[in-house]
Amino acid sequence: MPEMPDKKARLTDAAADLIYRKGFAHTTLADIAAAAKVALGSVYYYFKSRNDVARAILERRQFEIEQLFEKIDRLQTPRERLRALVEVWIETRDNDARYGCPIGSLCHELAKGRGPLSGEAAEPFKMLLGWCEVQFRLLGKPDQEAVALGLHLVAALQGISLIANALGDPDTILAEAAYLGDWLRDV
Amino acid sequence: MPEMPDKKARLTDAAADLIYRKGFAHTTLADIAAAAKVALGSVYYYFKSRNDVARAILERRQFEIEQLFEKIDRLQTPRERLRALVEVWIETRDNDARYGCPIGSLCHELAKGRGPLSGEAAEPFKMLLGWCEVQFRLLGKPDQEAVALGLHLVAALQGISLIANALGDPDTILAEAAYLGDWLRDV
DNA sequence: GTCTATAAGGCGATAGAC
DNA sequence: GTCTATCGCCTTATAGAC
Repeated sequence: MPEMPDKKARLTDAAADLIYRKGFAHTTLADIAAAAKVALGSVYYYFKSRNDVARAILERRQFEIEQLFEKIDRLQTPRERLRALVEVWIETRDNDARYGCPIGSLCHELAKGRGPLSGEAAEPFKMLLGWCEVQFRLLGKPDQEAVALGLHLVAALQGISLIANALGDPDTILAEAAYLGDWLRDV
Repeated sequence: MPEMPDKKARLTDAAADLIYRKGFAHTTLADIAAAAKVALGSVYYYFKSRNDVARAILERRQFEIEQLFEKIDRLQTPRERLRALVEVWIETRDNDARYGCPIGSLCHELAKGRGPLSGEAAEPFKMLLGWCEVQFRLLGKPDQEAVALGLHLVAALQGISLIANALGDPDTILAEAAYLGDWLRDV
């Protein structure tokens, strides 16, 4: 992450955590300021507006995805890399069941209704889809099929996070991850 | 739907439509009252509170799902019935891309953060999952696998609605539906 | 039953002292 | 840069006339 004043970092940390757990709509600037131990008025020294806070978190999610890819891309084969992506969902299944997918829930909330942030909100999904597409192409799939397979994988991961969250049951993620693991073996 | 005073029906119609398009968080009681051409104060004659409106819409979605199953269940084979479910997503893809899945987006918003409505919010998903499970069992799948297959199908449909909405692109639904169609042929 | 008017509280955003 | 104080608006919910 680019250098950041300590206080801005604290605010962004607090905002990311609160918005993940309570949703953007139910997180107030006062909540964020209190959690970061900063006065309410000071928030506006670092952020132009409430939407600007959302933008900062969106950028953070993108950075986290880049970091993940950097790590996973060291694996030898595209199949191993795709498996590693599925394993991330297994590792985070308890949080996903409680609060939803950190990427999907935010994108969903900000894209809805074609608000002012809907453009940026799609970016994390585009990254995920683009990366998966590359892996499937490296597996020898023709262009169009690689897109379809990437779409299917990301949809499955996002959908199972949604279901797990609605049901409050992390085991559904375990079941779907097992399914996707088998699928990746044969695809 | 059970009998309902004309005015309550108008309010529920307006609320369902507005909440679908703008989300629950961004829909006010004044919006709903105006759209239904009812005075703001009158809303409280038919609904105890704002959350009570959400509950009514949740019940309506459940009713719509029941109606859909009633219609689809007339098809001869479980495979045809599962295909018919996927076709619903094809038919509604333009609206899904604009506003998200009417079931998924509402459940997501109400389940998030374990709010007071998270219990009821899971119900539509349970109906979808239960029905799919039955179809796969009728296809001869053992119990545990039938659950996993239902989970996979519903996750794929919910996930692709989410992606289509974030990207604003109904064609992603078309692509995933084609994939699921092939999958249902072979499964 | 249906309306208007308003109470009560919360929130984003700004002003201005230090 | 950081704070406290507050403005102005919006929203849920209620009171009370008709």
